[in-house]
Amino acid sequence: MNAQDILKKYQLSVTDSRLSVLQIFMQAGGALSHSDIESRLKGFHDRVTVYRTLQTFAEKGIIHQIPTIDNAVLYALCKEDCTDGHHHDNHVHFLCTECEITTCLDEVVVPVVKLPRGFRQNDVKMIVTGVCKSCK
Amino acid sequence: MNAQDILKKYQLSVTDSRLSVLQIFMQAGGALSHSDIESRLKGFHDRVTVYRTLQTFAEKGIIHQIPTIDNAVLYALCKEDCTDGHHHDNHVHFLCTECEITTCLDEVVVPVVKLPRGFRQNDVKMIVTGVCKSCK
DNA sequence: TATTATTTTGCAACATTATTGCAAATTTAA
DNA sequence: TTAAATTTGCAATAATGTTGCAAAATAATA
Repeated sequence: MNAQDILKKYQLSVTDSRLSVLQIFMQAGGALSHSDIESRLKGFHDRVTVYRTLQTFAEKGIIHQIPTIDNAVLYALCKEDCTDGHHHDNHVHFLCTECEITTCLDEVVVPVVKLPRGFRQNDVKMIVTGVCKSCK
Repeated sequence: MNAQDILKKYQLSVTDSRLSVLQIFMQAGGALSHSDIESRLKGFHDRVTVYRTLQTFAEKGIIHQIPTIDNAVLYALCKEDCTDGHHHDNHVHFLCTECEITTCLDEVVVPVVKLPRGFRQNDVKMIVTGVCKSCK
């Protein structure tokens, strides 16, 4: 599915900046931060537009946020079966300390944990740090 | 162990601001962000001092950082057996969507995951979102 | 205890990151 | 093609984080 179709599927206006951001995600292997995207746009679009685009994409379920230990907010493309507000991104995220690239390990499912009495569980995120395949 | 003893144990000068920050952590049940601490200090110490104090504590292993989905950097007290650079914080973190408090579930150990071939694993973080005991 | 050496603090300045309102431009609907 | 709705970019502002440096506080020494 190309960028334009994805936008239409999620009922979003097809605009230059949205197409660019989406294509950047599709080309990038791993997860991207706001500044990653901004630098790849090479000043073509305003910072504010990027912020708003990312927010819109996240709301629609086109991208999902990845938790990080520092304060970088990372985003990555969701799989096709994500819908508004209901993401299926229960995969493990891997942060390589060598190349510093964060990737979604789609094939590794987050294991189930048993919480103490009284806790109701909603969503689980898991981030593994280490050295990736390409850097080992 | 009181705040002063902890500082001494980690060979840190005992200062006003360090004692205050440490006591704030000891009183707080959950994890705290920089701004949480700043507001609890009620302007008694400079912003910069808080940043440096948190950094020092993290380096020494008095506190550890918690990954978050937004860009808030959260810190929480480590258990007593943490040493410089070698933390034993392999427990699950719980973020309550009601009270927005993040707590360390010390009794819940992060489960082991099997990574694809070629990945070397170092450290695993796990954040569970849901409703906590007090808010249910 | 008094003095010196070391460390820490607070201020100022600055850099980065994020948010909001609003008019102009673009996209979609008619 | 035109009108309505949405999106964009600019400006202004807020929040967050960093660095250098002199003054103050703490620790080490005599």
